[in-house]
Amino acid sequence: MTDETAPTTAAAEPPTPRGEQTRQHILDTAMRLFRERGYAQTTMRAIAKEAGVAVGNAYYYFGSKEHLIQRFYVDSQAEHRAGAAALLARERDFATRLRGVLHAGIDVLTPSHEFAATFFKTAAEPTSPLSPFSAASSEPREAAIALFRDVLEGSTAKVDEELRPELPELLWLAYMGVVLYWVHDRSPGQAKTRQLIDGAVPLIDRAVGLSRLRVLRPITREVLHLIRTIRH
Amino acid sequence: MTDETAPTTAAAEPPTPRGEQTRQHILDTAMRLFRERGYAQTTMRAIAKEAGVAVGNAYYYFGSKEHLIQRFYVDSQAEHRAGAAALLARERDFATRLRGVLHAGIDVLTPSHEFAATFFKTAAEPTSPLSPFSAASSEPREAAIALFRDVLEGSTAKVDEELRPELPELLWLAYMGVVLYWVHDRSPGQAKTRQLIDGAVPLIDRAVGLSRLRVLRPITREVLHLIRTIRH
DNA sequence: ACCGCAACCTGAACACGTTCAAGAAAGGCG
DNA sequence: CGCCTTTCTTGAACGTGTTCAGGTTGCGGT
Repeated sequence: MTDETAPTTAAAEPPTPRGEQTRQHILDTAMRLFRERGYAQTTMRAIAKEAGVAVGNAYYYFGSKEHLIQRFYVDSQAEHRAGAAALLARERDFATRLRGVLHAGIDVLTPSHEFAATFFKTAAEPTSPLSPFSAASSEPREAAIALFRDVLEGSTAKVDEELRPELPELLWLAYMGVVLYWVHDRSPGQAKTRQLIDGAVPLIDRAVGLSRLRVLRPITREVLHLIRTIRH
Repeated sequence: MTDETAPTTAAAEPPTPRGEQTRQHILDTAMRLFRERGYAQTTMRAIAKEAGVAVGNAYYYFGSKEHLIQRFYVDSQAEHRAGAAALLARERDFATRLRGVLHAGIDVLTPSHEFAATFFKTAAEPTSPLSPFSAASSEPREAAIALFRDVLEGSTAKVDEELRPELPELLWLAYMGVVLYWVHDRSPGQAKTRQLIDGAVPLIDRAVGLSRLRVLRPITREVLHLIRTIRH
């Protein structure tokens, strides 16, 4: 992790790809241009020229222009976690933690609103490797879900024991909904998205609390059964 | 509606555009090719050639390739309504009506699953006129919401009076969620989507019924307030 | 030192969506 | 009928993402 000169001990290690430096350089250049000019306005020729390589070389490392933004997921996810860390270390109340994490996510995304909006359309395509539901992006997705697991497990919330293991994924799904709204949100500073978060969190909090009530148990079970059924 | 030769009486009528026939011919050709070969595989040159016009002529009538699929919305919406008509005339139970309408919607979409999946990505882009939330497609959206208003008003369901006027839009939103799931659904015959409908409808039905309970009134109010806030 | 092979790199060429300057057809008006 | 304006039509040309036949480079084996 600290240096790559030593082959260490493992045998199945990727055999030190020669062009890793080139790969990273192209990626960095692309991300910079995307942020500077926007995704659609950045041509592959411009990326190649700016990075000092041939166009074809970019395609040697990345199957398509879309693949150049997968890094966006990873970076955003890491920033999200970092941005929420202080709050998660401090607060114990479930609603407060959830609210903070949702706001932190939008905080991270905000500088890239235009950029993000443009490429979210490609993410929505089922066949795209960029879809948050696709197998190709399962790693950042799992990381994102883990963040919401942290929200729950570090809190004092009392949750139905059957619901508890499923809840992080549900919270992540809710977050995806917030992001979807945010992408379409044209209000100044995406203020409406902030209102959505502030309004939805207490409702989620209450619903989670109610899940333990004996009278609502059948409904909880029904919801859980539905979730398990439709999950691929 | 039956003939277009007579100028009838109205004055503000669109002054009989000359190329309406050409426009329709291009549209029909495009839709046919989309269904035959898929959206991405159908080139504008192929559409123009097949329709017997120059490629530039297609752009005279339609601003872009995407605009050629707006018809898909309208047609699907009409088919959906027609497909649900018999059930809506027969049944009075809210859950039965809702379930039938949701299934009818998927029935209509099913033959175009691959095609629909391909173009839903463009619909997801906020700036696209094809977005179901955009102003450009407000007409088919309103028609779709009206269908769910019919579901509610023709039923014997007892609903909180404050919730009632908002419910059709919420049901449409739920339908959009079902469609989103359906687009990503790779199970044989999209069977999972059918399970989602069958599982979600009873839950919606119960939630709607509970909205009238005095103890839940504050929550109902809160939900309604949130909806009104975040609606553009 | 040399060979062979895989990894890496090149840029012209291709197919596509889209634009545009130019023209043809149709309608109104004297 | 002749003229003008609006509507419609054309196809070459542009910029884009992507491909590919062919080069170059580095490295292990002899």
